[in-house]
Amino acid sequence: MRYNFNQIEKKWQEYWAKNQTFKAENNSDKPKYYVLDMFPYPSGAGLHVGHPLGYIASDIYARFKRHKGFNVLHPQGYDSFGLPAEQYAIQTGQHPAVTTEANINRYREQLDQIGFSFDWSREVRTSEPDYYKWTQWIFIQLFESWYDHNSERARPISELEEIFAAEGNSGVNAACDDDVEQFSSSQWNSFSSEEKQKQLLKYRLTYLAESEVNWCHQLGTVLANDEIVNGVSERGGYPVIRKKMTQWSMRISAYSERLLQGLNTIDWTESLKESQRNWIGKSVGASVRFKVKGIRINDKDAWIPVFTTRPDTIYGVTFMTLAPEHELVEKITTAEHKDEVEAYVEATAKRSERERMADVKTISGVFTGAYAEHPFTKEPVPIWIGDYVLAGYGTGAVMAVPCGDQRDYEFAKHFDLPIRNIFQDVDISEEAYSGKEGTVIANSDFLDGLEYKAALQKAILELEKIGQGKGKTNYRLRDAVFSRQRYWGEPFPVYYVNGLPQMIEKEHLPLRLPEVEKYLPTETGEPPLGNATDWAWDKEKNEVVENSKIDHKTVYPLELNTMPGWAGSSWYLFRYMDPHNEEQFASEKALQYWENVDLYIGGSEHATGHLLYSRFWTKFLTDRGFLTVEEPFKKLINQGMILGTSAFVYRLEGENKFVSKKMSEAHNVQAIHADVSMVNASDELDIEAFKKWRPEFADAEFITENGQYIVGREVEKMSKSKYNVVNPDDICEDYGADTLRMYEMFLGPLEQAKPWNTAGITGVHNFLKKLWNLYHDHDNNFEVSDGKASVDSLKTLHKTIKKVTEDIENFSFNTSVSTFMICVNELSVQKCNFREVLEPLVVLIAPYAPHIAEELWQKLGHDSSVTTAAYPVYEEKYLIESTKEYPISFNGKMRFTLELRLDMSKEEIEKTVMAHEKTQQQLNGREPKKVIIVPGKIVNIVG
RNA sequence: GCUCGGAUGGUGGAAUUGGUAGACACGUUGGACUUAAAAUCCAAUGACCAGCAACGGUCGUGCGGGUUCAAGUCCCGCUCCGAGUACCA
Repeated sequence: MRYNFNQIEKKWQEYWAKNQTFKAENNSDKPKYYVLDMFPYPSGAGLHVGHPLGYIASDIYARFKRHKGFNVLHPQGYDSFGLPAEQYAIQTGQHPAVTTEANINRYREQLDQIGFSFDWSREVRTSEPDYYKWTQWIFIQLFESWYDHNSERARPISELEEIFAAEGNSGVNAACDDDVEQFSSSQWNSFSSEEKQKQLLKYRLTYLAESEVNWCHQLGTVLANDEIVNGVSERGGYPVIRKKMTQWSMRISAYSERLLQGLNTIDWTESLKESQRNWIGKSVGASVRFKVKGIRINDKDAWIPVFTTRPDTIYGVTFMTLAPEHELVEKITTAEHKDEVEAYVEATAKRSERERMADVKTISGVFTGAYAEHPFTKEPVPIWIGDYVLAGYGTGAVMAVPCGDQRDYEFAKHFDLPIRNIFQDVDISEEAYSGKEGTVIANSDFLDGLEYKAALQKAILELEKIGQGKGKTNYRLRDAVFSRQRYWGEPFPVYYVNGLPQMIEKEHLPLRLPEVEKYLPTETGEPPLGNATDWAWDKEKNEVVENSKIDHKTVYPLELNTMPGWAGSSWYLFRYMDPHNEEQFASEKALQYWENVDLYIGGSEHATGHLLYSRFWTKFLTDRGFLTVEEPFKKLINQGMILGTSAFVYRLEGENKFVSKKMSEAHNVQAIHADVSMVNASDELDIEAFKKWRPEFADAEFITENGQYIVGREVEKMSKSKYNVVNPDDICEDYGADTLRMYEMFLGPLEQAKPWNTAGITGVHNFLKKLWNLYHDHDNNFEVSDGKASVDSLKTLHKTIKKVTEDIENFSFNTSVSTFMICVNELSVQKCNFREVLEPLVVLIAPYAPHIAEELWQKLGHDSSVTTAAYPVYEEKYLIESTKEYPISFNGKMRFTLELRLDMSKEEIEKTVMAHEKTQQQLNGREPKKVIIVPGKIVNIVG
């Protein structure tokens, strides 16, 4: 073998590991550059070819930056808490830590094979106590903070206590629960310690609140939407209902405006920013409260608060709709409607939120029998409940204006409720009218004749006068539920005294995850940590002790929930800066040097989850003085998903007989996924392998076409359950990591989703062989000449430098692979073996194919790694052209080309072109109406 | 449903600011080398029409319109596919 990639790659991977080639320094004179991949979850299926796509791209960029003289931080680690390991533990009884460790080792092996330039000395794992110690510490900081809207930042809770003690809470403009009651300083000072704690909990950035969850009674646990299929649990197929539970929440909504504004300061794609903007969902309007007629709760009038973006349409209100789970529903429903309402509420609890949002076709709802009072006309407004109103959305109630909102319109039509037209000269007999600009309000008393904007202002003013509303900005962004009823997550550093949460002090962290017998919820429906026998906190000894010692005097119960997957991943980028620090999550010095991530690469599926939460935590930590940056990720690129090409076999309904693809349409068949490894490139199934694959197929019969069983193909997400996973190991073995790296880039634009297909891999492999041959003679002896390269070769080189540099900067790696191919093809034809050209070429290709580059670099006589070799500089002088092949078009259609000097004037060009024999032939005697000449580009003759 | 993407030969894709559509690869076909095969190299390859050949012609970037001397690219209206949709990570 001339190009012995297996040997070369092994050699250099060992060299890099031994010499710690990619270790980043926290002390350096070089400018810093931080390149990060989104945190991988080490799944049991190992790495498939989709995972490395982004890693290869970021690795190319990291290596490029090293050539450009930067001190590059390019770390890797594992987001190692998570549901799949826990599921596996439930099924097999194996400790999630054991399977996680095994998965990580497998990941590492696979990653090492591909030749990434990670600084492994900085590896972190979220499930390690020395890591989650700091996740717990951040949680405590959030608990010890409140958000001050006057200064727009988080402040220590102790400062809030001082304010309360001095002046009560009336002057405080804080992000807090809706139900805070006003108290004076003297009232505060007279509160018991417990009462004070209860009040403070309403202000803390992490707090306990009732929130809605998907509860599965049979499994005794809360389920992710992901775990629910067609309204029942994926595991077992049990019913799932919406239920309220007390949970830890994160007051991310306090940061809505800053999360929105911050988007303007970062270099992310516009589409991703737009997703976040929509997720945050800022809308400006008014809050309005409607009095419920004849209902008093605790001797006070009952009110329904609503948020509307169109207070100008207040006179169009003809009914109200509450979410079925709205707290008032029970209290206002009249005896007459009780049964109907209860049945509806129960039915709604069975539907998922997503289902309710997606389903706009079925209109349902029931009347409560209660009426609200219109704030101005004082007319009765019937109160309905309907599942199109979501409890967690705004106030969970809407003032329905059927003439102006299509959903309200359809609801009104369906239930025969009145529709009152309040728009001048607008026909609403067919549908609602939601236009704003130019709309004139009518039938609305004091708003009559006013245009939209003026009416809006006037309506808010009048609502304020009667104390039933005010201008308000609303955000769709909801506080994030932070509790999980799981085992395999960070324990909360929390114990309870009289039901009130207390934080464990920093010096006693980490609070380690306890051992449990089984990973399922307890028989009484408590989370898995409820199975632990040693899960109580001794406040005096400051240690975890047996549950039996709980006396509520010095020993207290610990929190049984764990933190969600996004806890550890919201701040990991900072831990990489100083991963072994035992005193701080990272030193000030390291944080100041590395600041934040310069380039972040990962999938767009994180657009509104991880990427919003980590922005939130970063802002919070900065507010509290622990960080100096407002944003975690300066530039972000989304890599597209690599899809799998699934294979299907067709089983005749009710038989163990399979028909080939062609016959499948004529029969009643069931399509079954077959493992893609049993199918060749011509879609032919290896029948013997298939029979052995699963016992149920051992006796299967096959009806073939021309002796072959042909499978059906379909492009789907690459997944273990679809048997379409292709892993990179075989490719590294057969073609080498450099080929894999370049091939994955060659597949297409980084950001685009694309199906995996190894068909073209030989093209890339051949290219590397040709590259190798440039540096070697027929007998594979290294041979590079020190002579003078031809003008053509220098032109080829500099053209390549220019294009490849531009491509890297634009993250257009697929086109740079093509450029390298063209370059090597040209140099091969030119028979160029001059050092002057071949040495810069090695550096140019090193980020893409680092192993072959190192080998050739060494052969060129260098005794250190190519990693920090200076990047070649493009010189324009080699590319100056004096002529251009002009396309000559007639009526926009290119007919022929003509080589012309580039320094010709428009007139000269026209003269030459018109005089040309082919032009006359094309015109065939016609006189052109117009001749368009764009010098250096095109000539178009019209007429 | 809502939000954000995408659609170009047999296949993956290229086309910088509206200026030669299909670069570069794969595949296919033919040829060279070889006893043969593999490997390697050379040539052709969007579809259709015409022709002995040379020179050509028509259509063509998901669909329907529009703007322009010129549209894959810009505008309007659709179709289909993918991602996210708040407890998968």
